[in-house]
Amino acid sequence: MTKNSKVRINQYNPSEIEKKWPRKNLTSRLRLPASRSRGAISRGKQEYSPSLIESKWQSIWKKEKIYSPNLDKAKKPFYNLMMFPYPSAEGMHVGNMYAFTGADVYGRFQRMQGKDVFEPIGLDGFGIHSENYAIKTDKHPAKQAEISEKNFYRQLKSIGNGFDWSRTVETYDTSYYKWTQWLFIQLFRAGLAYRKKAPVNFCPSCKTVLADEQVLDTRCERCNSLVEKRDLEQWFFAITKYADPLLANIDKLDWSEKVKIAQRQWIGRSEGTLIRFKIKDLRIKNEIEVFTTRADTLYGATFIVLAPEHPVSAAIKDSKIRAYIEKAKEIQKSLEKDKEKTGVFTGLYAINPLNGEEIPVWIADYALMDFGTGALFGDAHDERDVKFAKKYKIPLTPTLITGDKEFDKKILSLEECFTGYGTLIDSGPFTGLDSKQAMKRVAEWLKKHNAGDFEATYHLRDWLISRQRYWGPPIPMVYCKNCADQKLSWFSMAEENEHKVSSSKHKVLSKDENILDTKYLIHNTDMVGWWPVPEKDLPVELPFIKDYKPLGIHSASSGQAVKAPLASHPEFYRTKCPKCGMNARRETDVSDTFLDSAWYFLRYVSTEFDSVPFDEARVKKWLPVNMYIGGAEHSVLHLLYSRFITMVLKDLGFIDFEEPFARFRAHGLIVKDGAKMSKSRGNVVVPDQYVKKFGADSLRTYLMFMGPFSQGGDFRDTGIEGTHRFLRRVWALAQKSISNSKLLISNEGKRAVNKTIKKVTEDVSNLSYNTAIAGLMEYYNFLSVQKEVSKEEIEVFLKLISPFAPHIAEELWSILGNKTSIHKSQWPTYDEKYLVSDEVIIAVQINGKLREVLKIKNEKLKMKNDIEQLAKESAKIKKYLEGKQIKKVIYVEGKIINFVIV
RNA sequence: GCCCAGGUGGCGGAAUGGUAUACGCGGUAGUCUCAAAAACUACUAGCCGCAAGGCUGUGUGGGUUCGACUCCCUCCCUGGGCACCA
Repeated sequence: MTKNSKVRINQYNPSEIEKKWPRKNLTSRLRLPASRSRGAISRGKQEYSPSLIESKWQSIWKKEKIYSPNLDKAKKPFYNLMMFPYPSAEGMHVGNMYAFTGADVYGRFQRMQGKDVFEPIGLDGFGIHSENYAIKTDKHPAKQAEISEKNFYRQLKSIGNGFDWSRTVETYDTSYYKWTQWLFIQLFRAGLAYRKKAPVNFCPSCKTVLADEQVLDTRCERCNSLVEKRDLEQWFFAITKYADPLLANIDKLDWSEKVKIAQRQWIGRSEGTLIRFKIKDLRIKNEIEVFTTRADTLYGATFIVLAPEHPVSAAIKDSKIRAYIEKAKEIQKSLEKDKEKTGVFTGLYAINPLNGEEIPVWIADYALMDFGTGALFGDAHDERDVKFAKKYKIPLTPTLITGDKEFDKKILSLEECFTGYGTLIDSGPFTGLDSKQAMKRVAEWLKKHNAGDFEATYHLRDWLISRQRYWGPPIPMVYCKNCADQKLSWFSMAEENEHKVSSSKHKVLSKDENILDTKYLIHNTDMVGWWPVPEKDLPVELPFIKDYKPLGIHSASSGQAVKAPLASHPEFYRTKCPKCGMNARRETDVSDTFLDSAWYFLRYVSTEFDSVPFDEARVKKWLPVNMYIGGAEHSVLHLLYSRFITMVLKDLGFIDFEEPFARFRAHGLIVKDGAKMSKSRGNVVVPDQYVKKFGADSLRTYLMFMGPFSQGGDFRDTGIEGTHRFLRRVWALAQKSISNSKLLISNEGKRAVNKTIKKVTEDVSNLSYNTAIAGLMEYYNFLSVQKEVSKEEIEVFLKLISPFAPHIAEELWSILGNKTSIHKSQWPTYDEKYLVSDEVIIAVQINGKLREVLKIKNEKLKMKNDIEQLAKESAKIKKYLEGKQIKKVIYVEGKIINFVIV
């Protein structure tokens, strides 16, 4: 190669190239018929110009629809999905691009394995995050959505992913949220959507209630404000009904382990015993139910503690106690956890069913209504109980010892509070048992005497679904006062309703098998007066209103309520009752964003269908999703809600699978200078400038090379320069090989190429993209020192790199004379027989320390004696062995020989 | 407090119990150039040594093993999840 051509190949100057190949020129070229436009844009030229080839190939791919599989005819469907983005912020940052690229690499790999890969994209554009952003930019959310959509789709296109752009889904589109509303109605009918008044999380800044999952350490996940506990009537989804199947299925999922652990923890099943304590005072008939995980300490229970909201607490009339209850509720609302616990004696006594002892019933602020039964028994083996008992001079009886005499002395004198498992003492017939046996025996005893049973309780709460905001799907329910006065409800009309919908193909639960449980409907037993909007009237369109901003809490005579923006619009909420035809009122709350995203994967395969939410045949063919990639921050939000909705749809007979995502992998987080990217830190990296300067291929390759995909990495400008240099070298190398079509691959070359295919194939399968790229770099280094590189070698190389750098691979592939896309080509395979080298390197160790490296012909490998002899002949080794006695020789074939000497 | 993940050169990171630091970044020197940039070549864990070579090294301290970044135990630190959970 001449000096001049060398310079020309390596020089990369975008502005120069732009001058040479102005945009106008490019577009005119693109109007050429596909057959002619395929081929090098820089025919005869040798510069690598990302901006030219990337936009060129993106157009051709779109025109040739290589990423739009025929959803009905595909033979090997592979649904490759990444979590769709919130288009709320200023645009996509490299973190988003990282996730999408990682998923896309996998999709491209599968496509080259012969799969019909469906990789859709859309926008999760309804909801608080988008609305908050709109408020910030002082634009109407609908207007802002338009702007964001355009910007996001432009950015997403620029990174060259294999998205099927013919099937986008935007959650704020009427044709989509019509079916989100439909979904709500299905849940309502199944008794899984209900209203109740409950202490809920209220964000004073977002001016709406939030689900438990959206509260992080007492703060709003969106705006970080401290949330407040408020008693409000809200819509809930009874996800707790599915706690057990949601938990059980986790074991069967091929998901990132840490996400599975997080879900198990969030569902938080704890097994224990439910104990019924009779109350001595006959005027109150109630029993008190107590849940415990430590039934072994029941014999030593010396008091009962009720939560301030407990029904028995509520029944107490004494004014002093009432005053305490109100105060305690306030304290609990403040969510302060470290405050000293307070309590008050109710004057009531309960009877310990195990030993018949009368024990006092207290109310205290450390008992929580939303865990277990809202009541607990106090004993000497719980630190909070002991602290409380000491403060109020309640006696304590230790019933567990450890066998360590010194320590037991302290336990018995109440100097130490022992909370572990031990041996029971002073426990009547249970004395002498160990804790685990005792828990079982006690529960059995209680069951036999009708005073309790084994029971599980959960951390999971029902999903609070209503939001007092504007930018979401209006909840498709109508409240009719006339019907309410007559105590009419959808459920009281269940028979009639069942008849009405029996012609539709899904199963409707009869009244008896209704999942609805009165436990959830304490305050509003039959949901009287509430009717779903008839399906034919969907969608309930979100009207365009100017005063869309949240209003927050207002007090009415009936108590506190949060007013939704739509509640100021009679033209929206005034309607006729679908049941009796009288004047009625629409629900003015909208549903949670997470409902929008809990079923979108079903819609992608059905975008052209208007009369159904999702097409049965398509869903059958494409779902569950084969590979789902997204952020670990959705471990217990989106991923749990999607699983729940999918299970419900299965139970209602709409689909025939329970789990939406067969395989899920969480990607890592991209940080900048060691810190999480955030606007406040000012270290958000926007991909556009890098795409412009280095090209999407360089950025993609860099992002995937930075570190393990599951762990994320630290973004640095100098790093991307490295991968850009690499691609330029690849470009130059390919030019070198164009004319070498007849060259045969050497033996050494065969070994290298087979080794590389093996490594890249395995690594990409495992999403170990960083090491796959390292393998490709090594292979490049090997090829670049060869005198000549064959066309075959470079073609394999291009195929292997094509998932990471799809444009340059396609361009060079085309320059090499290929007429069809590299992305539709067959992934290379390797042959084990070429992996064996005829020369092997053996490390020689003395007592485990490396002393010499031997090169040995392969055929000698199997013979330990030969190797040992060879090693002993080495001058270096001789020196070490001289005068020493060899105790042992360890030989690992093809790797190591170790002399153990005295 | 409980549950995960992790701690390796100047930096990002590689290593089925078998040659620790692959690959890349950065750095140093050189080639090319009037010069610079780019590109290319060589070196680049630390210490001692002109060299040959040797010693020390994967957060800490111990253990198992012929051999440990890898397995077991102790402790320390970082990141994440959960937490007034009875």
